[in-house]
Amino acid sequence: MEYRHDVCLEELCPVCGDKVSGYHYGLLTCESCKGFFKRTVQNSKKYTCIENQACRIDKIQRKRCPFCRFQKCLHVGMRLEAVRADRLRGGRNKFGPMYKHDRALKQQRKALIQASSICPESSLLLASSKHQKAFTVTGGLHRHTVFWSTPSLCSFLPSNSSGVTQDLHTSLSNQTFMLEYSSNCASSTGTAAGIVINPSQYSSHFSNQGSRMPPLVVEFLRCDPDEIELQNKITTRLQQEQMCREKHRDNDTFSLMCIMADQMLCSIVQWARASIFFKQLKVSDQMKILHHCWSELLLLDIISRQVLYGKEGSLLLVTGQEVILSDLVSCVSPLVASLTQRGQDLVEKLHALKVDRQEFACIKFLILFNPDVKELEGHGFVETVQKQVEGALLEYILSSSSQYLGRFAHLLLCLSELRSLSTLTEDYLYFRHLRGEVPCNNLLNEMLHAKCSWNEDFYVHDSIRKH
DNA sequence: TTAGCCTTGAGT
DNA sequence: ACTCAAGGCTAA
Repeated sequence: MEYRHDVCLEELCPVCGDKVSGYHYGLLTCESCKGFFKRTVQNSKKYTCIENQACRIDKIQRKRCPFCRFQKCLHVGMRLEAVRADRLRGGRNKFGPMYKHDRALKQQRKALIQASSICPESSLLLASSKHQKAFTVTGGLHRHTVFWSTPSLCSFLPSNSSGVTQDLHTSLSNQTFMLEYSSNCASSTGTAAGIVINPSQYSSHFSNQGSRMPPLVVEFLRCDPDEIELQNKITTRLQQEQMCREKHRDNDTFSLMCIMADQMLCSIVQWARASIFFKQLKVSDQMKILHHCWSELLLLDIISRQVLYGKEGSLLLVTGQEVILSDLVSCVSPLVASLTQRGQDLVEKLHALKVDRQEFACIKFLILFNPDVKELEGHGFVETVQKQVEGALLEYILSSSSQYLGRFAHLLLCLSELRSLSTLTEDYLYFRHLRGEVPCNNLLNEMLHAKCSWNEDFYVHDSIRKH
C-alpha cells in the first residue's frame, strides 16, 4: 500500500488501499471493507489471528486475516454504532453532517493547496526527513553538577497494548475518546479517524474563542502541558538531582544542557502518551514515531517558548532562566553558533507571523504523526491523523487570519526549516554521543542510540523483550 | 465468506 | 426528484 500523494489518498481505502466507494460507517472506505465491517458487527463475529495480530492488510491480503482486518477497521476509525441494530434500510443517520463537513474540508484543503501552489500533499513539506534536530544552548548558566538516570522510553509506554481484544463490546469501550458528534459545532474532525470532540467540554476554558475554534484544536490545547507547571517540574527535578549527585561527574554546560533536554524529552513523551490519537497506536508504533520525531519536537518546544514568551536577544530556558544570545554564541563552537543563529532566525520568522499557542499545538501533532516513519503497523491511521490535523490547522487559520493562504504556506515552510535544523542538530548530538559526551542512562541517550541502529530494530526493542 | 451490485428511504 | 449511506442479495 503505497500512499504517495494526497490525490491518491483521497481515493484509497484506509483499511486495505482499495478504491473508495463512499462514506461507510464513519469514513471513506471501499465497498469490500464496508461489507466486511457490516457482516462482522451484525453477526457479532469473533476472529482469531494465527500470526501475531499484526498482519498486513492490503487489497490482495485482506481476506487472509479477518481478525487483523477488523482491528484495522476499528483502528482507522470505522464506527460500530453506525451499523444499525434494527437493520433498517435507507435514510440517513447522525453521521450525515459529519460526512458533509468532511467533504467540505477536503474540498477546502484541495482548493487551498492548489491556490498555494503547494504540492497536493502538504506532507511533502511536512514529512520527508530521516531524523531531526537538537538544541544548541550553552553559556554561563549553572555552575553545578547535575546528573541522573531517566527511565527508558519503553518504560514510559504501556507494556500491554499489544494484546488486542477481539470482543466487540470491549472495542466499543476502548473508544471512549470518541465523543459524540455535535452537528452544531464548527468542527474539523469527524473524518477518517472518527474522532469528534464535543466543544462544550472545553468551552469554559476558551470561552472567548470556543465557538470558532475547531474542536480538534481545542483538544490539542488541552493536551498541551502548562508552561508554568513544566517549568516547576523540571526545575525541581534538576535541583533534586543536583543535591543527590553533586559529587558525580563533570558539570560542563553541554552536559547540563543534555540533562535539561532529557527532562524535556520525558515531558514530550508524557505529552504524547496523554494525547488524543497517540494512545490508539500500538506501543511498537509509538516507539517508532517517537524515535523519529523526538528531536524535532524538542526543537519546536524550545523555539515555541522563544516565540510565545521569550525576549529579543535572549534565550529562555524551560527552567525560566534567560541566557543572553550574544554571550552564548561567543562561547560555543562555530557549528553550534551557526545552528543557534538558524534557530534564532526561525524564531524571528515565527514571531513575525505571530504564531500562537493553538498553531504550535497543531504543529506538534503534525510532527508527531509523520507518515514517513517506516514500517508502521498503523501507517494508514497515522496518515489519517495527519490529514485531520492539517484540516484542523487550516480551519483554525481560516477562522483567525485573513491572510490564510500565505499563512498556511509559511507555516509549512517554517516546518521544513525546523526539520532541516533538527537533522543538523541531531547529527551534532550524535557526534558528541559517539564521543561519549552525552550523559548516559537517560532518554536522550536512548534516542541517540536508536539513531545509530537506524535500520535494525532497535535498542528499545531489546528493552521491550527484557520487560 | 467475499465483494460487487441492488434496494431502500430520510434528508435535501 | 435527487442524493447517498444504510442494509440486502447472490455468484464466485
